[in-house]
Amino acid sequence: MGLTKSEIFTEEQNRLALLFKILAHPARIAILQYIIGQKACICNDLVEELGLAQATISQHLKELKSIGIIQGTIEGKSVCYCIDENVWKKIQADFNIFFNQEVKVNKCC
Amino acid sequence: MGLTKSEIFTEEQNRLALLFKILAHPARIAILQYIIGQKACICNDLVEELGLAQATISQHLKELKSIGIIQGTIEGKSVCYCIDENVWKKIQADFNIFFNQEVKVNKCC
DNA sequence: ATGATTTATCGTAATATTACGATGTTAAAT
DNA sequence: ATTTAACATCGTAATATTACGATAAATCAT
Repeated sequence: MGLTKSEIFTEEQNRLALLFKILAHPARIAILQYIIGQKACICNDLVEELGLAQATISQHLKELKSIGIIQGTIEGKSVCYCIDENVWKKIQADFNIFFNQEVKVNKCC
Repeated sequence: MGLTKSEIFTEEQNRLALLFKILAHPARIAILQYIIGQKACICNDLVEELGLAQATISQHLKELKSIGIIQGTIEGKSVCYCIDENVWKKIQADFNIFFNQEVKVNKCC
């Protein structure tokens, strides 16, 4: 028990759920908003900005990178993170495809 | 440790993360798609359709209800579930507001 | 070379999630 | 009044997530 039964769902359902899961944490939302707001690729500032430990921020960045929504570029001794515009748009498009499935017919309620 | 530090984030960030979290499970995606696909408010069928235990489905339905995206109406001895059109649209709008923040300027990457 | 800075990774404690059997609860059917 | 059907809830085992200190790795400054 306790293990999500991915094998009984479609690839699409698993993929969409995974995208939602990566975004399902306020720190990761905050990280994305901060990167966007700075119009630049900040990195260590996030630790000071958010008040979470460096290890924690690094872990969140790793998860965001795992779906490609951000990219990290090494610049000297620091790493510059930025949004991957294409992935960002693709995720938005996928969410909208899901939400546009909606039909206006309800047999009850 | 292990507890999300909600107090250090904005209400908006916490709310958005919560919405993503509720949708971050393939069973809940599948439930929503099934309800939409049937253009009706099914209930116990989900147990047979998805192959998860009745208690498990009931728990997922409870979570979906918690953000109002579905509604349950008692009809005799069964409960008919359907999408709440307004909440559905509101969530889609909130996601799009988030995704439309994107700026095209990247100082690195 | 040494020390400082920045980030990643490891290990782990605290907490949350997922799944399900067992057990209630309610309403229709007999 | 029983029985049956459909759900919800409780309790709990298995697993996942979150957070952080400690430590490693890489690079810059001295």
